[in-house]
Amino acid sequence: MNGRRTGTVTMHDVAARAGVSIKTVSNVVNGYPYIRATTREKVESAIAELGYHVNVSARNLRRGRTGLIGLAVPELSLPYFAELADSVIRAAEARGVTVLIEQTGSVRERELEVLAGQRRMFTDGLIYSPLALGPDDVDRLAAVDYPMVLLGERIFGGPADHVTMSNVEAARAATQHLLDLGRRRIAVIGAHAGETVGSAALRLQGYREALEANGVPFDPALVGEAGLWHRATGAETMARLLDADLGIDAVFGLNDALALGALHVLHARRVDVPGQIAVMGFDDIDETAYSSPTLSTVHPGREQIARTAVDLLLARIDEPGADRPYQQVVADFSVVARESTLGDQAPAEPTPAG
Amino acid sequence: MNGRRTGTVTMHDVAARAGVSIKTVSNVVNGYPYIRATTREKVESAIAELGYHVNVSARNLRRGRTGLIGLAVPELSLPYFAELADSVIRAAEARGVTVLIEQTGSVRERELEVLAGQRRMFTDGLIYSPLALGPDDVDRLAAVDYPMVLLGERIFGGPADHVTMSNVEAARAATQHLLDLGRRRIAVIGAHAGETVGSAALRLQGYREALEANGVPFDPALVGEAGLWHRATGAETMARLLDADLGIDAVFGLNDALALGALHVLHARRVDVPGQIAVMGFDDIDETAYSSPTLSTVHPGREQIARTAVDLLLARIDEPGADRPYQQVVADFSVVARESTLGDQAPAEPTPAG
DNA sequence: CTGAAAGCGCTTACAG
DNA sequence: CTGAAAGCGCTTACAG
Repeated sequence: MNGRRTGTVTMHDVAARAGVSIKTVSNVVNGYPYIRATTREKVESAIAELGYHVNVSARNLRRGRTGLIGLAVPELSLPYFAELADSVIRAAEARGVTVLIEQTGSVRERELEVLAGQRRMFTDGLIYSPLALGPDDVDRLAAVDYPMVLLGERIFGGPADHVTMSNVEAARAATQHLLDLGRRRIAVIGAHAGETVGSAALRLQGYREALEANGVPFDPALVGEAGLWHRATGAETMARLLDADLGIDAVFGLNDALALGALHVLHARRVDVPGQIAVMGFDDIDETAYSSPTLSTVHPGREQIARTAVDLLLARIDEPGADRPYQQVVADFSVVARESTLGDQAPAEPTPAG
Repeated sequence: MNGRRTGTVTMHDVAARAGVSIKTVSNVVNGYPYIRATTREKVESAIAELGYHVNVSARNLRRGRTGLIGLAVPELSLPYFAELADSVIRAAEARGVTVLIEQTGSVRERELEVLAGQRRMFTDGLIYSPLALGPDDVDRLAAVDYPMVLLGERIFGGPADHVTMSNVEAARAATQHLLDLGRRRIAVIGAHAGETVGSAALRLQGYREALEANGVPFDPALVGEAGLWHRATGAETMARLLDADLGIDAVFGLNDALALGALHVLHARRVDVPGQIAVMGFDDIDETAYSSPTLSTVHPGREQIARTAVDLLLARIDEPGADRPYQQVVADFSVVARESTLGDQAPAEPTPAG
């Protein structure tokens, strides 16, 4: 490719210049170890003099590889996915592969298109974060015959490697953090009624487990539904809960956007955070360290998820035929306590770079 | 590529099955018009029966194209760039090309690497948004011999197509909006002392032009420096300005993150927005429609920028040799007035999807 | 440690 | 409207 632009310097030109065969040039370019030092130098000088670059299309054609992996996410406009993409790109870079991002908009039809789409012909495999698919779509996933790693927990036991957050445990720990501060009337924002798979159901389960372990009764009135996990819905739900006058002393937003929306409403109503109501989020997006007050949240191991997903995918790509069992990896998490739960006792944040 | 996975169905197989030559298969696959309907049908059935997919690497090798374009941005973690990437991906999709994102972290060295990097061998061209490069780097850009479109205004008159926001005029309009509301002590957050290129300098210029046009004296004390355009720096600068007791009745954040940081400080100090101080941002990132109060800002024509950049780049790619003059396109903008300047009179936001 | 040669799967003048 | 054939630039057994 791109030969027109660079003047079509090929391995043959380099070989001629260096006085060797193209095989030797190929060996040098690909770091094959057993080459006489003088030969290597000759080749490297020729490469430098001619400004040679390997032609990636030709290499790919020969190797049956592209060196590209796909990443399908709902939207880059959602901070969590923008940051996840950031992490995946970095992890892939460290392993010498490049990432192609596809946006599905959380639309089921588009999420399915990704599986059949032509774009997968560009890539050796796919890291796939569906939000609209459900257990019913397992068959479609089973029909996929190329390397794939699933992110998230919508389709468990599916025929693919799987990397997920520790949703139940992390939510339990987040709730425990609030309980440890003496809070007993802990509202939840972001529940999805009737859902059994997915982050909402799992995080709510963790919340309930923590209450139970501490002998705090579960009050359904404290559970705020919110379909979309955006700031706006977080704000609406928070307002609704406050209006209901439930004696709330803490709020657990099932993601950071919801918690940030709640925070804004609390600010607007002059409710002291955390004095009157402590607030907890989930995801640890960058913004949480900069909000006022800074938001306590769960760090879900985003970098680890990204790294693990890339590694699993590359392993599949490297052994296309292998009958390796499908792996399920759960990332480590940690509770990040900031001002929205600890108040002035919160540890000072590191100054942002610069 | 990927032949192992799909069972290596090639054009030859399709041709044999359909009883035609591979040239004919190629013609059908590529939509060449003059093919007898019956022939086309035979070929299409054969393709369907065999599950044939064109091998992209082979096609690219032959065509000297990859169908991929690069997009180099500072970081996807910064909402403006995440949303820009979103728009570029959509615009490229509409034109049948795929986007490869590179992150430079605003580090000059990495921004230069993008120009020489091996990754450009994957792509037919580059949409490039440098933040750390300056006029001194024009020579490096001139040496680039592949299709490129620059975003932003760090390097004017450089040897490349250029798409930019209407920084001066848009900042003037934003300031005028505040002046029209009767504000006279308008602080600025995000100035870069000594800078002559770049968004900070241009937006500050627009601010000054608006003041002058309205006979309002320019007061350097109202200009708040903020190197990084993040929430945190916006908050710090806002606090500093308030502490100086300057009689401020409005704040113009040179981007939304700065304005949002300022908003948080104003909230915390119980300053009524916009009653006491009106706040204006720049960029119209999604978050501004959801903050409380919602943030008035400048819509900089992000979709238009994305579309124009993709179009200019594809035009260059299509005519590698053409001596077409370098184009400079300035996007349309609009002032989006929301609660942070209009208060309760702000038009209701459309309900977020869902 | 290196060479000569086949072939990856396409597209495209060149004929007809 | 279609076919036979060259060749895009590489990698890799196969020899030596």
